[in-house]
Amino acid sequence: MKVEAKFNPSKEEIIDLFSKGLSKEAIVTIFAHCKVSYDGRAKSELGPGDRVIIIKPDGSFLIHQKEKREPVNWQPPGSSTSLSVGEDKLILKSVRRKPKETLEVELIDVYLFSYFQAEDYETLALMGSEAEMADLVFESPEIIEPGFKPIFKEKPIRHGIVDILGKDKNGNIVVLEFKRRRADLHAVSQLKRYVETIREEYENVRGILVAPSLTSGARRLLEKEGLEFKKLKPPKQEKSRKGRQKTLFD
Amino acid sequence: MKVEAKFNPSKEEIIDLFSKGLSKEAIVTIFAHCKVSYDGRAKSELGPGDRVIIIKPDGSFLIHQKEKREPVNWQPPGSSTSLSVGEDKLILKSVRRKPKETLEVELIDVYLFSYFQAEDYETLALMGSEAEMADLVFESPEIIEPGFKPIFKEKPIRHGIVDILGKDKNGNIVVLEFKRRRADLHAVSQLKRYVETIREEYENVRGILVAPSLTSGARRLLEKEGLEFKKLKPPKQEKSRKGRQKTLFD
DNA sequence: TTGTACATCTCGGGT
DNA sequence: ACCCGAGGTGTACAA
Repeated sequence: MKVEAKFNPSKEEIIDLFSKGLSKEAIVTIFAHCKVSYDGRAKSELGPGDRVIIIKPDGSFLIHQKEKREPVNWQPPGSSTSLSVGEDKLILKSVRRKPKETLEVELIDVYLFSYFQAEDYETLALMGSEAEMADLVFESPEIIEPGFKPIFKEKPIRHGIVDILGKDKNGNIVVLEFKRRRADLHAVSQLKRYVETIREEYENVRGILVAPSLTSGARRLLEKEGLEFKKLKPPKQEKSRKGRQKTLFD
Repeated sequence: MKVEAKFNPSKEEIIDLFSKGLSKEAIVTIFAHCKVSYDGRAKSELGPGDRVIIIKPDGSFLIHQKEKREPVNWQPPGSSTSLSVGEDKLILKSVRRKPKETLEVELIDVYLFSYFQAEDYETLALMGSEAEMADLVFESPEIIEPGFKPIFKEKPIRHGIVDILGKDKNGNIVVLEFKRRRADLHAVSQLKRYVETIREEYENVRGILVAPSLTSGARRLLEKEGLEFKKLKPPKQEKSRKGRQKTLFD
């Protein structure tokens, strides 16, 4: 049986199902009325209410309210979950070491307790990332401008990592910063930091922000700083081979 | 009944439970063997495997594999979910308008179909945010240095929004940028952008990065730029009244 | 709607 | 372990 579930389980049944779910490396899902406390990087309290609780075999712990994409409370992979039975209280506790974080869920009323031994060998294939934009330009540099020659990809410099470093047809050094979506002030600051770093050692350095569009503020700052913009949308196609090639000469 | 669930439901039972769950504004949870396709801001494919699918009454749609805190695929609040029955196929479809995004889940095998009419009137009370650091400094400016006077909070300037703008005991303008966790290169670039913007109009402008610590690279860049660092941890305490006060004179 | 920045961001890659 | 930056980021808030 991949799935086991119990409506309105007794305390003993909860303990049994939790222990079985954990040992079988199943995803444990609980519909419950509960209270939640968290303390770690921050601290939070959540009063009583109905929530969906999910505990994954990798230690991930999610508490979902009935709205929003984000869990209201959580614990990341690697955390350790335990169920402690007090006087008349059932408490789910998830602890993470480094940083030390604790999540405590008081189960006031459990409507459904279930576990699911999920078998899954597939990973997501995603198209349209920033890395694919950079790969595209590395293979077809004329997309940026005639005569552009990319030299380094993901090149570490003193204050950061440049997406693509190359030269234009006049021998100027060119710094490219890619954004898969509309570029904002942050993106311009990032490009500016790279350009200023390269200018510490070289002259004639150009900076080009490559993105599908710009926010109004990004355009203002880009122009003030003498940086450039090249419109390019991320390609939604299966990526070709070699993602690891960092220079033309690998 | 808050919860209804069915093991290995028939096609008809799935249609019935889905429709009931939707109309009751319940959280629908499905344990299933499925395939997933997404197209929108990016594009993705996920081959067959066992996953937990959650559909919330606000339109949020989550597909969780057995690992990681993040859903492998999702749709944000406001999306519309429908179940379409094909020849021998059951397809869950979630559509978002603006940006146009489509998520399709082919339900190959359903192990458990459930819904949960969750009642929840509580919202999270969280302590230790960046905003609380700024509130603390606004109320107790001497934390930064003797004689510091905050003037504006969340002040929009030409290229961004400054956390706190104030003056020191010598009449210099001071820009404060807060980070609730270890500050990195990005944080320094942000502060630098604000300081340079203010310097377009004023002289004697100082910039102070206020955070619990700095990355090595952040410290290098901060020193090179002549910016300052003030160590401060976010307070984990109930916030007092007035969070909306933006200047001393409101 | 757009712009701006935070987040207990998470996650992956590199050193 | 730390550093750095992407993300279909999501989320809140203001203009």
